[in-house]
Amino acid sequence: MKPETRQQEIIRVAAKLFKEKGYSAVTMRDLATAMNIKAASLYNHINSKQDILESIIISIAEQFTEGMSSVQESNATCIEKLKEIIALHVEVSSTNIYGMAALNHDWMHLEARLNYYKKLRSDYENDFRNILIEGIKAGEISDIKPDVMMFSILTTLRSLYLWIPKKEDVNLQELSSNLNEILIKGVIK
Amino acid sequence: MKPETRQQEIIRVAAKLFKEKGYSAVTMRDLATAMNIKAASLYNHINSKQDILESIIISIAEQFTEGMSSVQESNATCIEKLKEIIALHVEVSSTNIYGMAALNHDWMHLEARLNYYKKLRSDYENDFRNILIEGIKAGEISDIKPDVMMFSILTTLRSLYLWIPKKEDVNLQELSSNLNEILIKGVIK
DNA sequence: CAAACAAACTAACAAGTGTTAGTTAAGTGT
DNA sequence: ACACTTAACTAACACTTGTTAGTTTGTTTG
Repeated sequence: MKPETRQQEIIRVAAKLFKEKGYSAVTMRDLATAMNIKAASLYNHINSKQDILESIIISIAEQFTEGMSSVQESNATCIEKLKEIIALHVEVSSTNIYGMAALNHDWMHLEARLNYYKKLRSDYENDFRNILIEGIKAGEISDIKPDVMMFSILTTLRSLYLWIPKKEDVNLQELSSNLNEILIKGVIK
Repeated sequence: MKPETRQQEIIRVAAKLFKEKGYSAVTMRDLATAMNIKAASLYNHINSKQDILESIIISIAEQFTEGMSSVQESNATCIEKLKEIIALHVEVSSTNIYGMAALNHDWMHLEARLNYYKKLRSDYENDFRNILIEGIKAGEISDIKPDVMMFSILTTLRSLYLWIPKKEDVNLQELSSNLNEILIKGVIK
């Protein structure tokens, strides 16, 4: 439990501001004010505004990539794999609510690492789709267009950050199992 | 079929730019360039950047409010009402893809009409939730937390704009019925 | 033809943008 | 006592922002 560095603190506060107003609408002076320092002082800790965005988005995207890898390695049924993916999203989203907002809203403002992010995302979606297709072949999953299924499930999961903070009383275990019910039962044959 | 006014044209092009980069990142000079005129010339047709955003978002929000009203007036079953809501979202989203993006991404940049927008949205959500609650009472719908169900369905529907344009071959009738399958079957008891 | 309108233009503004340079002051380890 | 690090500061930069004022030009209408 080593304490947060000043840099990590800035990135965390920036993510919070990005969630409220979006990357473009947050100025370095806004961020500095939130940190109780002057804008120029930020540059002792970070290289640029763009760097902050990269730190936030790329680290989360890589968490999802790693999570998907370990889902694929398991030789569970496709339905089980879907449940693992749901748990992955609940886990990552709940520990990084502000970051998820930045990822969803502001990925298009990435510059140098935009293509890298896009690749991670499309690989993730391909893996997801393949799980569904396998499930259809195996007769586990309804024979509906996999793209529509994936879209429906994935947009719900990607938007969890909008929702998790609202109700303090929702425990994550329960949320996960409710989502399993709602999302999976619509997919099981 | 009266032709589009210059003002409507500007608002339409603005919505497209807002979808790509977000309200804050689109400058009046960007918009002017896209219209092949100079930034100052825009002001012959519109009052302010903020006015453009209002036009886009409020008109869509009111379409949803009206749609929800007519769903409520019908005395169909709750499941039928849900299907009507799905059709409403497919209809509104497909005829106003760029506007839906602005609504989802940039509503927080509304100024004078922010509270009005928020009221429309929360009224809509309350009506939606009440349909689910009635359905649970009537035994039509699974007894899962209505908020989680609503969140899951509504985020999928709100994100349709991300998806509709991608596949030219998806016809809207078919999309609607696929969504009925996926979203409803997860809710029906 | 004259008046009115639509739609563009140039020039300019005050405020705000991300960022750099150079400096200061308070701890920390040797 | 010494140099090093951390973390703040002031001042300034070149550029971009939304917007206004005033003007010009072509088209429509009485």
